[in-house]
Amino acid sequence: MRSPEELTTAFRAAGLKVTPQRQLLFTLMHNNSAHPTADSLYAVASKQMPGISLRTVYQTLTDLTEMGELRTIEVGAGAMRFDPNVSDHHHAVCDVCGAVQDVYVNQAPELRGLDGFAVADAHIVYRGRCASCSASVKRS
Amino acid sequence: MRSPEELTTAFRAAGLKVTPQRQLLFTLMHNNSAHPTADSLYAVASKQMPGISLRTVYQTLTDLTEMGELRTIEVGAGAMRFDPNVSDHHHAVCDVCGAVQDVYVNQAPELRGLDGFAVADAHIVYRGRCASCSASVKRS
DNA sequence: TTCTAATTTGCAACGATTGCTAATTAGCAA
DNA sequence: TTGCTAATTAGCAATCGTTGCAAATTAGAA
Ligand SMILES: [Mn+2]
Ligand SMILES: [Mn+2]
Ligand SMILES: [Zn+2]
Ligand SMILES: [Zn+2]
Repeated sequence: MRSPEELTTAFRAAGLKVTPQRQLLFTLMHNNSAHPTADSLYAVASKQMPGISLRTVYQTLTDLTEMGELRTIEVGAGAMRFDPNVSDHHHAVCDVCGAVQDVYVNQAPELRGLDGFAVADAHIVYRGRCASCSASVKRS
Repeated sequence: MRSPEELTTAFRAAGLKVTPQRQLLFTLMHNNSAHPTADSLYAVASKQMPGISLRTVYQTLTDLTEMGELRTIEVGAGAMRFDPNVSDHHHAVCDVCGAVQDVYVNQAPELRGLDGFAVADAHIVYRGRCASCSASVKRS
């Protein structure tokens, strides 16, 4: 996702308005590696802008996704997550704390059973324990 | 997933009753490679047993999953799918018709960015066009 | 056949998301 | 600077998939 400044220009160029709500969300998502849900982002945004609506958070995240600035990821159960990192990558979800981190694969694996299926996209979700949760287990 | 006969024995051994509803669902899921949702299974079950409730379908699928006879899979959006194939495998989802087919990977890919994350499980969802939908495109 | 714990059913409630609309406002033009 | 208006916001209802709950039913043991 581009910087808040670049997005401001891009929005205006597309005939969209740059509102205080949108500016706040631009800055909250820029370089955000937490893979937040709409609701968790709303919680953070509400602290800085009391009264912002969850509906607006959803709307802006959808707009940014349609513009290709964000990608959405589903990690099994729970709400949709939004990712400003639109490069080709995968995700690891901690079963203990729920944290989501980026994972890159070096070479695509060899497949069996494809049987004529034309693959356009692949997304891997790894599950396990993140580094800090693994450390907690050793300590206890 | 085991055969309806074996499941009958297993259920009784676990102190669970074998009802007509459960027997029907055992046979509908046995060797079922369609990866049905609860709702699509309910539609099929209703034809053979009018009056069966969606709630019972959910309940029985949950029971079978907890017993390890089924696994659940999430393929991005839409409802949960149930799979009697509990072997280690992945899925390809057709973006045109929604069909889900099994995919096996020969060797796990090399990962970057894991950074201490202890992987317990991986699930790959491929998206694209299934063989028959690819054929339709060529024809048109 | 009787008894009772397990099951089924229907419906309410839930969490995540989207549709709708009245009120507000960004940004352009005068 | 002011006025105009299309875009946006906020609030709330509605939707979808799923689960909680409780009354009625029933499998299967005694
Ligand atoms: Mn990511
Ligand atoms: Mn499968
Ligand atoms: Zn963790
Ligand atoms: Zn298809």
